[in-house]
Amino acid sequence: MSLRYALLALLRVGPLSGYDLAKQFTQSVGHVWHAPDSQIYPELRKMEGEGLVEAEEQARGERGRRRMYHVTPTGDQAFLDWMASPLEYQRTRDPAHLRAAYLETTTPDAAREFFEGHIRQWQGELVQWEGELTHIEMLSNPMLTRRLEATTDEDVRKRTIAYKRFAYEGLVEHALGEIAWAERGLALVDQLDADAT
Amino acid sequence: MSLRYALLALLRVGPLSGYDLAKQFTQSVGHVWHAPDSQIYPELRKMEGEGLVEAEEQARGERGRRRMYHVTPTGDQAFLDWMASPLEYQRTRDPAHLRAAYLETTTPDAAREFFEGHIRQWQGELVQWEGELTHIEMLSNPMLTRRLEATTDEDVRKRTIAYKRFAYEGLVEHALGEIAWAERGLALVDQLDADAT
DNA sequence: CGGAACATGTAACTCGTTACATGATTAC
DNA sequence: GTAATCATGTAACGAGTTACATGTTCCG
Repeated sequence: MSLRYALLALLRVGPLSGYDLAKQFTQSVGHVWHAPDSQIYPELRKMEGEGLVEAEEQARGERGRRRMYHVTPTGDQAFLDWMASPLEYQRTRDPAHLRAAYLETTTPDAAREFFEGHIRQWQGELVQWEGELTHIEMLSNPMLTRRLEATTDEDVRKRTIAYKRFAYEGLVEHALGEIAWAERGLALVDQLDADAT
Repeated sequence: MSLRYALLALLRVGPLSGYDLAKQFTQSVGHVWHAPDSQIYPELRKMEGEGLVEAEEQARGERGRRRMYHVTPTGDQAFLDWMASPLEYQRTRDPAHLRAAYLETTTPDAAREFFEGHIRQWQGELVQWEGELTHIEMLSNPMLTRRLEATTDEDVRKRTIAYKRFAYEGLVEHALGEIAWAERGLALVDQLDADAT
């Protein structure tokens, strides 16, 4: 249900084609809310049907076409309403901690591989999120600069940057926490393994 | 896809009816991998169809019946294979951090309510997980005690407890991290609000 | 005899995943 | 001309959510 609001957040800055939107998406909000192109196109059509966005079909060369989407006042209001509404949290569904709770059923080596995989996984996320943080600090993210160009109000610009930085800081801390936990996990496997022999 | 392994983990300890399984589930693995009863019953039927579990239909009074499920050797092996296989991570889809990145689009009060809701949410999780940790320490969790009764090997018992404790410690730390982040968020809102006036 | 707990589901729907399908235009 | 990139999707499936549906047995 959040996908459409992620899309609205990007489109509110200015009109984009489905293609451009999908590209921008993976480079910004996609780090927080993943969605493949094959989900974005149908969702845009659905939002169009509900009057949240409108598409202007443009010719591209002889036979090519593209649909430029822009947010309607209804869509704008829907986004603002969502922002002001209580957030719906998903129920916890955490495969890594589920598995961790049953590691006694496998070999020490498999347990080590699990924790090493966990570290790799979160290192990967960390790189993405730290990269985004750098882009935010340096104002080198394309969506962010478009967003900042759209306003002259210095306060709004400041808050825009502050909240984006803050959001990614939270994600970075989470990744660091997972990595630290998994490293302690490796130590635990070693210790239990040593005790057993 | 993890649901069936969560179910197998519980059933491996000993036979249970769908009803008992669902109850045990919410009190143990359900804290890590949520699933409603209406998902558990069909999944058991599906697993039965795939030969991972078998059901023994028992009479209960005159007309009542219940299906006692137990794990087959195939199911046992499937669980062990899963434990030794690389874990499939889900793509990040984090509504809270998505919203946090766009808080400049709403009022300071709505931003505060968001962070307060975030704190409430994770306080709730924290209570669950700290409760589980206490049950683990005190050996007062019914599934855990059944699990421990099933083995006499002191090493296995020790590791069983150690990994469960470790898994829940990780969850508790995550919850504490989210709460700390949201508290800093409240301070940020105040600061930006003060700067703006 | 009435309510709590036991017991097992179905149906409709939304969201997300994976794989596939197709063609146009631009830059070299 | 050919490869990269632009551009837009569909189809089938699996997982999860919400609401509903139904009946039994045990305990006081």
